[in-house]
Amino acid sequence: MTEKIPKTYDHKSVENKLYEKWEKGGCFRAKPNPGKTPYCIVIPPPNITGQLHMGHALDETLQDVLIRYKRMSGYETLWLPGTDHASIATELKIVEQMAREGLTKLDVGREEFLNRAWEWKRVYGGRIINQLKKLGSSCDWERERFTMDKNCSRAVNKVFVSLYNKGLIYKGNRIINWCPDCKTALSDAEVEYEEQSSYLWYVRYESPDKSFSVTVATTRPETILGDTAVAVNPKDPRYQKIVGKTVIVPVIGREIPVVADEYVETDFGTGAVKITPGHDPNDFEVGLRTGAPVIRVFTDDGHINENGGEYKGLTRAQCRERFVEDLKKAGALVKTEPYTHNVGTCYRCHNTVEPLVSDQWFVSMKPLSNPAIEAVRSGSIKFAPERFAKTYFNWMENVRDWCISRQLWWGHRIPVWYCDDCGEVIVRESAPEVCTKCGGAVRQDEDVLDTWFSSGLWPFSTLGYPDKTPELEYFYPTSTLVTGYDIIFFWVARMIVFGMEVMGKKPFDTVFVHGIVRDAEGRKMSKSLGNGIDPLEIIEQYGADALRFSLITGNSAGNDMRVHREKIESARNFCNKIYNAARFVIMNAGEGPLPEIDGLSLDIADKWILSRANAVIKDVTDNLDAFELNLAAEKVYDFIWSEYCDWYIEMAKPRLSGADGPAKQSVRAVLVKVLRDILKLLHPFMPFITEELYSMLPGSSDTVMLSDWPKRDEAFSFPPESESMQYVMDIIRSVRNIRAEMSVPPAKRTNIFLVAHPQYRTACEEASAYIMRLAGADRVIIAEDKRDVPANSISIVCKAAEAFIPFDQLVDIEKEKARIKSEIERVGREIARSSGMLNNTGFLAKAPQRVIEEEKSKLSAAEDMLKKLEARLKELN
RNA sequence: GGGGAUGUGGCUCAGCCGGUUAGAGCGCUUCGUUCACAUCGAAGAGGCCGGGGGUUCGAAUCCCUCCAUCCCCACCA
Repeated sequence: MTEKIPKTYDHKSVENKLYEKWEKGGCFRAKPNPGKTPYCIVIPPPNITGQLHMGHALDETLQDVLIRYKRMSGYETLWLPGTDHASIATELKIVEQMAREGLTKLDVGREEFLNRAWEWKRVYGGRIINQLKKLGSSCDWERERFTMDKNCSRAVNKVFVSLYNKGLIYKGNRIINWCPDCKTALSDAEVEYEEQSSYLWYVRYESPDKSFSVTVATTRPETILGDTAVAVNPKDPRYQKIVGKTVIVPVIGREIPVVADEYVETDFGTGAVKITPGHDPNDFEVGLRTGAPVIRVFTDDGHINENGGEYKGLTRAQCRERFVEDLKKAGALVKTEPYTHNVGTCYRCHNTVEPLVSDQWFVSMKPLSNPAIEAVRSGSIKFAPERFAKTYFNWMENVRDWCISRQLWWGHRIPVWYCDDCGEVIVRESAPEVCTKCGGAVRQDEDVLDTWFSSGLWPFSTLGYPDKTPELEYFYPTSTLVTGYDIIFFWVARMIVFGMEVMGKKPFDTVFVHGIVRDAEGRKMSKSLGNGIDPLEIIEQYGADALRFSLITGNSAGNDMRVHREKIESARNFCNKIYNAARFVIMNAGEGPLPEIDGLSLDIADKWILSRANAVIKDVTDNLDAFELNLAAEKVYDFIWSEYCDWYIEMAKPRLSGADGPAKQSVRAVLVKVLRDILKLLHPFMPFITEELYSMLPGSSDTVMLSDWPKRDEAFSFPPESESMQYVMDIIRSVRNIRAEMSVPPAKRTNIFLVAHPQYRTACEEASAYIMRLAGADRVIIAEDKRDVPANSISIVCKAAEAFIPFDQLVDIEKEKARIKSEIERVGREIARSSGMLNNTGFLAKAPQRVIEEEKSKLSAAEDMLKKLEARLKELN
């Protein structure tokens, strides 16, 4: 039977088999179980492209590690997946699709448009969920819900109305960021600035009687069309005498006042600024203070409107070009300088946004931010790593009002109705039949809400709010939010704000923040660069476990990470290593049940590996609790490869190939027990391979997913034996080292004489078979005394024993002398270092006792070694 | 202008609220395949832990400073 197990791990067949098994077994389902502690994780949504990308794979992997770990640790787990934060992108996508069919939004109408969008989301949402399953996500996707489902809509309306009634939501003409391509307002957070090189144009404004002029600098000459003032600093001596007078806007001919405002800096440009309240946030503020009126000159799609006179209908760029020409002709252009400055762009379509005055809905953030700040400040909500709390404070303390209305169709419609007859504005949770004041017809606000408004309610809207559901009661506040640092402002901050305001409680305990996935050169992965690595291709080629493992290891939380094939390959190799280790154990486990370990006579190697397993269990658990996923994964990796495989399996072989009996039974039992613990520890990181191997182990339950997380067990902790064994391993390493240095052929077996330190004598005796096997000896003789060792021997001084290999079995005396001399030097340096510390009165007085003891024992060991080495050298001479 | 991060062997990164001889993977050198695994094993080379200063018995780790690189926020027309 067992011989049929192939030598190389085949991830594909295992992955295909397992996801089905888990789903059928109900392993993902959240089962109401009041005895357990709830653990609820809030996760970012499937992305809108319908294609799993690396960043998303990272998100999902981290979440899944936590969920699997918590589930095994006895928590009742729940995911809250599946909103769509990308309403602008979704809308753009649908518009694009329709354009290919020769249709526009207006052709199909709102209802048809939304139907198409839903269909699109259903298809792409389903596609990405299937991709996540391939990655090993254990999310219960049946709970999947989207922003616009019925329940979440109720929550959104309720929150909107409640904030409105408190005066925290208002409508007004404010300057907002407008994307002429998406044709919608954007919040400040949705604007990305990028540096562009352009020019600074210096333009002269003459007074009506030409008695004086003032020159201003501008980066946007086309906005001169909307100028309604020129501002100077009130303290600027150059301009004091013209404040209150008027100047003529060149080319246009409009007469505008010269006003004084503190906003103007005297040492930049000419110290005079043109004021365009309709198209600049700062100018808008100046306008409010000085009474300069708003003139809007752009249409919603970025063309010049009727206020632009003869320029009407031009695009912004065309207008700029023509207007500059006209300024030149009019002799108003003083000079032009090259200039680089930051230009705001739409975070979705990356076109230049236009600041303009528009009638929009806003959330007043200041009053809401205080509880949100306090929740983090007090430690009630924790960021991991902590430093992201600073980023959060920095933003939250300087937060400005949030523009929440979007001129899109895909999204949650604002719950406000207007009566055209009497002008009444009705804000309520459900649609009124007629105007509540005059009984006239009502129409709903055309706009939808910023998707982050509804996403911000996610932790409670998905749990049933506004109803007081048992789920809400049980799971809120949720436990952990996992997300990238790039959406702290968009989403995390808003969830905290709404959680505190609406529920009066934080939305989650911990925000676990990760970095961005980059390519091998450290560049952001992007479609335009073509440097993206496709997770699905990686899964296909190397396996989901390898991908997951390489996303978790090799970097620490919150830092950006690079993925490259070599790294994934090494994770794949690790899979193969575990697979083969398990294959070996299974092939050697024999038939029938294995005995309980308690009743067995364990030898020193068994005790060592059991003790080490105990230590690793504790470390890994601690690391996971502290969100140190990389450390946890790396510790399991090291333990499996460098201890379990490289040493313990090797040490197990003699007993396994020996006769049946207690020794064979106990080594089998220990091999299986430790492997079982290993597979459990590794399961959150590598779900597929661990599940497959776990189910093949004798005595395993059906699924590792629902098995109990290993616990440190004092009954299997043997500190003295474990320590001794490690010193024995040092002897083996040293002997191998000497053999390599002396170029002893591997096939050449030697005798090894050991003169053991009394403390480790028993250990050496017990482990002599291992030394023999692993150090290339045909005999290991434990000698009472040096005198029992053949005179012509090479000597290797270790802590537990001095090992001797007879010369005739080796080579060169001179080489040996040189080696001993260099050893003496090395040990001498160690003694100098150690005794230096111990002669330091400060050290003795202030260092902890434990450290001093350790140092003393190190020193005596080193001195002991030195004596032996010197004696040895003398013998050789 | 404000905030944050990073700098450790050839490469990618761990370690960092002080305490063995600074670790890993990849790469490199030498040797080794009937006996779990060549997607492997054994041995090895390779590091003034960015520079300088300070605190301390003791600093890759804490503080200051400088240099270099990167990110976020704000934004002067």
